[in-house]
Amino acid sequence: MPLREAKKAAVRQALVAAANRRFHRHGFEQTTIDEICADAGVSRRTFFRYFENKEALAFPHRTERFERFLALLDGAGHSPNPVDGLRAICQTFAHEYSANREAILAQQRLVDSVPALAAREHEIDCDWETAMAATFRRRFGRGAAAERRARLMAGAAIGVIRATMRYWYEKDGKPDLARLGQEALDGLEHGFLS
Amino acid sequence: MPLREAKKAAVRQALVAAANRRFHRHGFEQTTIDEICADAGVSRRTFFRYFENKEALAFPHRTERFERFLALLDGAGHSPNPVDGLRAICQTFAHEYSANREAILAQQRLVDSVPALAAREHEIDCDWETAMAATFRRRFGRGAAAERRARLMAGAAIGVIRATMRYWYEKDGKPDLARLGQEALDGLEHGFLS
DNA sequence: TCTAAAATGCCACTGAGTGCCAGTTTTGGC
DNA sequence: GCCAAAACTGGCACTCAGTGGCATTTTAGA
Repeated sequence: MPLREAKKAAVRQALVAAANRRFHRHGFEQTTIDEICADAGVSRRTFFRYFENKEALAFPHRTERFERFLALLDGAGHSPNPVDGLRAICQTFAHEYSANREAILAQQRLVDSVPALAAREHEIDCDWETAMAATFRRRFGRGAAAERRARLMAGAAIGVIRATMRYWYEKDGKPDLARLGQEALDGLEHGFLS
Repeated sequence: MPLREAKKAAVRQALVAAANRRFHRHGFEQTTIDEICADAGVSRRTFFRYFENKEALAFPHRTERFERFLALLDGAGHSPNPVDGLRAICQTFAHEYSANREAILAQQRLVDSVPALAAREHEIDCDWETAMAATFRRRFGRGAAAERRARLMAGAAIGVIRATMRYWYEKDGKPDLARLGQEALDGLEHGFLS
C-alpha cells in the first residue's frame, strides 16, 4: 500500500476508534467532534474530509457491507424465485452478525438511543431496498406491473428484515438469527395470512 | 375557543405558512429559521416553543393524521383477518390523498429533496408500524411466535405502503391510489410469489 | 381590578458544518 | 537525489440550529 493511502487508512481508523471509545463511554451527543479530533491527533477541518458528519462515525462498515450485499445479490441470480437468493444472502449475514454479536449489539444500542443515528440507518436501508428492487426487476421482466411487483417485494423485504433485526436486538442476540430470517422470508414468499 | 388558544393556533399557522412559502420558493436549507420568524412576526426563541426543530415545519399534519390512523385501526377490529382492516383504512387515506393531490405532491417533492426531511418521514413510518404491530398482536394472540408474526407483518405492511406511495409520487399522482393500495395488500396477504 | 400562570422576547452560549487560503507532505518524472 | 505538481492538512472566520436563563408582557379567573 502506498504511503499516502496507508496514512489515510490510519487516520480513519484512529478517528473511528476514538469515537467509539467516547460514544460508548459518554454517549453520542455528549461527545464533541473536537474531542474526537484531539484524541486522534487531527484537526477539526480534517475530520470533515474523512467523514461527512458525526453520524457517519457510527457506521464505519456501511459501504463495505453494502458492496458485499451487492455482490451477493449479483451472484445469487440463478433461481427463478428471487426469494431463494435472499435466503442464501440471509444465511451469510446471519452468520456474520452472530459471530460479532457483542460488537453489533453495542453498536445497535448506540443507534437506538440517538434519533440522528436511526435516521442514518434508514438511509442504509433505502440503499439496500433500491438494490433489491433492481435485482427483482430483472427477474420479473418488463412492464409497469412487474416493476411495481419488484418494488413492493423489495419494500416488504426490507420491512421484514428490519423487524427481524429489531426482534433479535431486543432479545440480546440470543435467538438463532438465521432461523428468524428464514421465517421472515417465508412470510414474504407466501403471505402472512394464507 | 379561548383567546390564548386562538392566538397559539394563529402563530402556529403563520409559521407554517411562512415556512411553506420560503421552502417552496428558495428551498429548505436555503431558508433560515430567522427569516421564517421575521415573516411570522415572532421571535426565534418562540419558534422553538412551537416546533421541535426546522424539519417539523414540513409535517404540519403529523400528529393529526396519526391520531386519525389510530382511531381507524381501533375501529377496524372486527374481522379476524387484520388485512381487511388495513384495506378499509387504505381506502380512506387514498381518497384524502387523491383529493389533495397537488398539495401532497408539492410536500413530497420537498421531502424527497432534503435528507433531513426523509429522516423525519421515517420517524413517522415507525410510529405507524408500531401502532399496526400492536393491533395485529391483539388479533394473533399470546406467545412469542404470534408476537413475531405481528411485527413481521407490520414491517412488511409499512414497507409496501411506502413503496406504493413512492410509485404514486413518481407518476405524479396519476394512478388510482386506492387500487395500488389494494394490490399492495394482496401481496402482503398472499405473498409475492405464490 | 388584581394576581398567578402562561406566553413571549432578548441575550449569550455551544456545537455542527463550510469556505478559504497558506503551509506541509507525497508522488512521479528526471 | 531533486523538483514541480498534486494531494493533504491546519487554522481561522463564519453561518446557522438549538438551548438555558431571565425579565417583560399578556391572559385567565377570582
